[in-house]
Parts: sequence; structure tokens; C-alpha cells
Amino acid sequence: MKNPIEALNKIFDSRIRLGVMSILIVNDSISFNELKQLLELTDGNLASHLNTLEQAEYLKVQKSFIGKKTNTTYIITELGRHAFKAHLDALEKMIRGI
Amino acid sequence: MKNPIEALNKIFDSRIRLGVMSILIVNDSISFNELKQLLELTDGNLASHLNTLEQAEYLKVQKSFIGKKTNTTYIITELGRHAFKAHLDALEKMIRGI
DNA sequence: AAAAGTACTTTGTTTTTCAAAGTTACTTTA
DNA sequence: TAAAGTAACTTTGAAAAACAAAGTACTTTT
Repeated sequence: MKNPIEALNKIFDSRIRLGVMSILIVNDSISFNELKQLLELTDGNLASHLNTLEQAEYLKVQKSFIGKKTNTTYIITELGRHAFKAHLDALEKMIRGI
Repeated sequence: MKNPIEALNKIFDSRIRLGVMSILIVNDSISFNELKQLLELTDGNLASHLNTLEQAEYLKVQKSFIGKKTNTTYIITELGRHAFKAHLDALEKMIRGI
């Protein structure tokens, strides 16, 4: 048997980043505020996790306006989508003992 | 929609503890050394994660002898089994967006 | 008798997490 | 027009967690 955890992605060790990704994977885009309210996080905490995901190029930031008010939304990248799916696959395999 | 991450168990944020549990759930018992080799960890690191799981009462330790050599094995508890399953359920629900 | 193995504990550094406060750039209300 | 509010951060600093390396006590192998 080989090491069952090596295929797991360290970036997804965090519940918060896992939550962000699971939201982004089913939503075309979501705003900072929606994420903040959904996940019940402080601004700083959310911003830093989003930053980690952006550094990894798992999501990208889109700045737009709603009327004259700025609105920042986050969109998953292809890389992010693949990384997330690969992680879930690895998890499933690990649990199944494959 | 409600907070999708609140049902996730913080103890299972760690890949290593997730790995230990996924091994224990399908094996009646496993030794320290087997875990160490499988997960490719240093003694100290493995011991501390096992300790976290033991504190949570998710596993118990069984000391025995193979000949005159001590052999420490780890066994999942009912609490551990339930906690792990609940975590996986929560994960699945989160991903499915339920 | 020396070297190696088992299962840790201890020590200390590095990394991660997080809240709180501060900041910038608006917009809205009084 | 001044004060207050909102959005989306950044900075700061503290606490917690992760980890490697070394130490320990005992046993077994060479």
C-alpha cells in the first residue's frame, strides 16, 4: 500500500478554503460580502484565505460596479477546478482504501 | 443558505489525522510503525497527531507484546467512527451544495 | 558490548490562523 | 457639507498548530 495522504492537497487542509471552493465550484461568481456572511468570517480572515487561493491561482478576482458602488467577486479558475476535483478524488480513494 | 462549513469537524482539518482515521476505519488495529511508514511521518509528528485523536477519544491505544517486544496498536472508538462519518457526510453535503 | 529498533516526550523553530484595528475610496444621510 | 456608513481590503500582533530533531527508556540483534 502506498501513502494515502500524499495525493491530498495541502491548500485544502483548511475548512474555510474548502468551503470557499465548494461554493465557487457551483456559482459562476460570488462577492466578498456573500462569502463573508455565508461562512461567518471576519474580513481579515476571509481576505487572507482568499489570498492564499489567489496565490495558488485557484481563483481570480473580478472588480466591477453595482451602480457606482464597487463590487468584488471571485471566480474559480480551471486550475482551481481541477485541483479541487483532484483533491476530492484523492479523498474518496483514501476513504475507500484504494 | 446556511453556513456550509460549520458541520465540518476541526479535528479533521489535518490531512494526517484524516489519513489515520481512514486507515483505522477499515483496519481493526494498526501499529505505530505501520502508520509511520504508511504516512511517511517522523515519530514526533505522528505521535502528536495520534495524541490529538486520543484526546478527542476518537481512538484508543492498546499495548501488547510480540514476543518480548512492545507493540503499540491503535483502534478506532465508536465515537471516532461516528465523528468521522459525520464529517464525511458534512463534506459531501457541502460539495453537493445541499 | 555496541548498534539498532520501538514508542514515545521534550524542545524549539516555523508556519498558520485569526481577530482587531487601520486604511482607502467611495456613498448616503443629516 | 460634515458625519456616518459600507466594501474590501492590509497591517499588526497574538495564539495555536505543525514539525523536525534530539533525548529517553527499554529491548533485541549482531
